[in-house]
Amino acid sequence: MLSKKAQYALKAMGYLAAKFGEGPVLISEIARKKKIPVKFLETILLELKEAGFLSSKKGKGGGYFLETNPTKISLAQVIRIAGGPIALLPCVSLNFYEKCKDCDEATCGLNRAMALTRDATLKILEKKNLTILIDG
Amino acid sequence: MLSKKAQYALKAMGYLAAKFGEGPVLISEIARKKKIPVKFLETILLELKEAGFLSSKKGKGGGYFLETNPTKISLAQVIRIAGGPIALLPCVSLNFYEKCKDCDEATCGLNRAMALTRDATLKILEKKNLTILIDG
DNA sequence: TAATAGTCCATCAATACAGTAGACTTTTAT
DNA sequence: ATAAAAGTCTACTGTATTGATGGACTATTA
Repeated sequence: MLSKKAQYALKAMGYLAAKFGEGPVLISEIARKKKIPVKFLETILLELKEAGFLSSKKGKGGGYFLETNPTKISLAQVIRIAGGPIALLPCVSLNFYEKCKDCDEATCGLNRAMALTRDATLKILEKKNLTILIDG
Repeated sequence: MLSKKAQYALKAMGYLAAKFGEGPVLISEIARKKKIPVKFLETILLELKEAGFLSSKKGKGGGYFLETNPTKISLAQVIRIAGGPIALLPCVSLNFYEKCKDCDEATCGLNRAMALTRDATLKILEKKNLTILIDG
């Protein structure tokens, strides 16, 4: 299951993708339209900005906006920032790898099985970009 | 991420699959070999039994065992019992569906995207059976 | 210089997860 | 019969994560 944080991140990015090229969008507008708690959204957008996926402008007329074309950002990238691992086990995660404490990866059947599903999921999430998130 | 419970369930089922046809296996043996806390494993095996995937025998010489051929049980079935939803969002879950409170599924871009990954994941997890979990 | 809007820090409540304890029941071997 | 073995059942507990909030601070613009 995706965390709320990851869901909100994806929804917010979808909203900004729909408004790509139209200048800064208020946090409060995104929050209202996508039904996301404002303060929670603040922290999420900030993280996405620090990760380089968003830009922001302070002061009047400010807000958040995409600088990159939405087709260039994959769902996998957003999920990794906001929601952590995509793989079903740490020992098969590419970006959040952790060694299994109690089993040998070379012989572990579970490891092999989960590596397969990771590949299948990533194939989708890395191919699909933000434009698929635009409502309608 | 899979919960520990789901991981343990899969590992235990893999162990029992390897011993298919050899009669009852002690909880304590599974726990020792697969490094699973005994009492935790008890509850997991009980749930799997209640779901119809395992049988047990009490008393001396008792234990847990598969009655069904391990090729007949998919990873998806085990995960659903022990770990809940496989889909990344409740609103695209087949077995644990919950309606989104704040968005319309017909127009929600996120819903569409997650339905795609659900299909990709299920295609793997429903095809692979317990034999893939046998170590070696 | 006042209003606007993002930034940052600290904290909190609820929930779920992981694991533990112990009494009880069934079965088998002697 | 009876003792030992082994699964069943109920209840509880600590901890970490998640989701969310409040408030002070800084930058920008009109």
